[in-house]
Amino acid sequence: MKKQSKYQIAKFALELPVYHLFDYLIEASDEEAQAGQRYLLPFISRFKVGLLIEKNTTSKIDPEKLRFVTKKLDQQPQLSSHLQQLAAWMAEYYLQAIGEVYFQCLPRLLRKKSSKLPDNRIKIWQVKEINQPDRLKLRNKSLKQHEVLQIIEQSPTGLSQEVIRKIFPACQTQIKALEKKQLIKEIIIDRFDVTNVKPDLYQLQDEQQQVYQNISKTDGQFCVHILQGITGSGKTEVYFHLIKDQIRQNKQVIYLVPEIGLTPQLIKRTSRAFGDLALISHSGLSDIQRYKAWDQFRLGLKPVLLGTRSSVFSETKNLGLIIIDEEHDSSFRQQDGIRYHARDVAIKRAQLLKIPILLGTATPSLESLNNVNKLHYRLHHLNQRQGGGQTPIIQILDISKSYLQAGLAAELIEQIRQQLKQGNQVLIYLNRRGFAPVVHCHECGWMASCQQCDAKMTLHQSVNQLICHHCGSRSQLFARCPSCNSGDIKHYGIGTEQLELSLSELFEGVDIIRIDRDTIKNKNDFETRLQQIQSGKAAIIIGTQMIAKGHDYANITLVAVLESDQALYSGQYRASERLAQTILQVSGRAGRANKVGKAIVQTRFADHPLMLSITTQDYSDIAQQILLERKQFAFPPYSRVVIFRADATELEKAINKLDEIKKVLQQINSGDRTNGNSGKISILGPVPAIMSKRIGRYRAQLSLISNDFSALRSLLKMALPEIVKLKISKQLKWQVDVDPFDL
DNA sequence: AGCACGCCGACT
DNA sequence: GTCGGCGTGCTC
Repeated sequence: MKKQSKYQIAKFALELPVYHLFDYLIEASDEEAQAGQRYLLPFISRFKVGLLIEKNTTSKIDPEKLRFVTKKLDQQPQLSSHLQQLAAWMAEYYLQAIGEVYFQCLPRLLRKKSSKLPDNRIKIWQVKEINQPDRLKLRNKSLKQHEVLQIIEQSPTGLSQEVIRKIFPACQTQIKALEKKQLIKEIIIDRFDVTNVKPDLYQLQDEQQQVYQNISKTDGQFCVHILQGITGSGKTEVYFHLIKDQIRQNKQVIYLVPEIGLTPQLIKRTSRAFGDLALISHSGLSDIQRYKAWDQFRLGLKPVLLGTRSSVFSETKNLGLIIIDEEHDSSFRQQDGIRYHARDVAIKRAQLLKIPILLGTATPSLESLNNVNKLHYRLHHLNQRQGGGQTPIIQILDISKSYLQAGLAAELIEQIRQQLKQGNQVLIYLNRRGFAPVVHCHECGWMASCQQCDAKMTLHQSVNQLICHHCGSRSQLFARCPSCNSGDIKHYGIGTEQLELSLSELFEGVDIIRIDRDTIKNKNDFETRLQQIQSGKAAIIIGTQMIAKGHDYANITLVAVLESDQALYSGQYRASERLAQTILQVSGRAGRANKVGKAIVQTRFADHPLMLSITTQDYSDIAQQILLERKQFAFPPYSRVVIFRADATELEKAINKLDEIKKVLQQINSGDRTNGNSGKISILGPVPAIMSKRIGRYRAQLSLISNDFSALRSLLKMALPEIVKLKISKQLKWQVDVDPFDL
């Protein structure tokens, strides 16, 4: 029997939603086996790719029952040891299925079992050495070979076959012959050419220079820097100078931006500064293109990688710095599949590699500011606008007693009129698309609500439909009430669609540009609109959160923020942080370049503390105030939260499942008095989630809150294996969410 | 996740 | 009597 031959036991990660590794046998003679290599493994009645995690180990399973690996897929590890460490940390920290976490770190092409991998190494030919007699002999006997040799000789560093082919199309035979004569040799380029790095950068101003120097000081050591710079203060330029320094030292930089931040503008700017030294990982890449970029970065052929969330897992040769722009942005948090926060993963990675990491934003997250308060992170400020522009004035406009026309107070309308008269642009931020958010019957009180969600349907008049913004379901709007047949159907509230219509009547002849998911179907649409705005013609721009970030609009002098009140009393613990961030981000769009800007925030609660403090423009003050509130209520970051979520076709099923989980947790929590855990961890719920019914499924949650994170972790570490063992039906889904975004 | 297995309804 | 529906459970 084959198992009597010499073997060793090895542990493999498989891309499966299970919390353990799988044990297989590999030949003892496979000396080359290394953690990080992929193997093809027999799995039930098929084959799967497995990643070798540990060799020469033992198994709890009877060796007779273990199977031999089928074959090795890689000669070299595909996952470096430090990324293996990072994945192991992630699986444990975020309580996610270990195999899925490991495979998340690999490009899609490497997750599948078949596919030949393109060779990305850059090979160049160099002349070895040649003496005069040989040269004469070559010129006389093989003129073409001599010609090719001369081409190669002209380059100081050597040339790749593709480049030679451009000068001498059919060069392959000559190259072969020259190689045979040992006149030329092929070498593999394993690093970018620093001599060619001449980034086209602007000179830093005093304040930027100071920040840049302070950050540079921590080169080569782990340090988290927060760069709090107001809109237009030139954060990107500071990033670029830091990147340039890394390149000069032959080091690499990962530069992460939020999904919405990876705009053609930023790509152009990065390419202009670093040319083809920068790899850009955008969503349009195919699996093969993505693999190529990944491989080039791993080989160290390019020093800069600009990408979104998932680029945090890029393999590197010599990483020197990680930059995260718009650090507070929620798109760094992956919500589906593996749950993680790219910012926190990046910080962990920087720590493992002992390199600095820079988090830049105008409005740092409260988690980060709390870490500054605790002296874990270093805070740097940029308070001056580049190009002399002034920070916009923020005015709180009390509308509690005002009559609104098209959702705007008379005073706001007047201000818009004035700006338009002066040839300026006005931006109106309204984070609600559609025509009206509420449709109801005046006669019987019927409301248009979604069949599949706990939500009201939004009226979209252009298509004469009611649309649910949560599940996308649509229904026709009838003239008569479906409940009482009355014709007295009314709509309430204002969305961007209605705002556009009303403003076009109010400001006849003025161009109105609406930017929301209904008017922007793709990136191209977005670009066209942005160019339209940048043309500078007087106009009104209406937009949802799509317009809040990272674009330069030179001619906007007035920004109006509508309908921000829901956030003040929403009960969501993060709402005020987000509102403050949004108002400052949006108002930052005003008055760039050489024009003074103003932002007007309409509110019915003008004396709310947040509204009062927002006029001071000082985000730090506002943030410290919100932090104080969080401290009083023991909300994160002053406590840590882990949420178990379940969803099923019936609410009861989801609740029952969470109850079972709760029992396990309680049992372990009360039994574990040795660690003194008992009582330190509150287990709340299970309760139906906010908007419990969504897309036809009912969601519930069970929250664990503690100010002792290590106690929380040890509880979960003990409980999770038991929870996994609980029987579940296929119709029920559950997940764990560590550091959830919303409670 | 995917696939096999198993236990009940409508078909040659 | 069987074909196949999908609900359940396991994978080294």
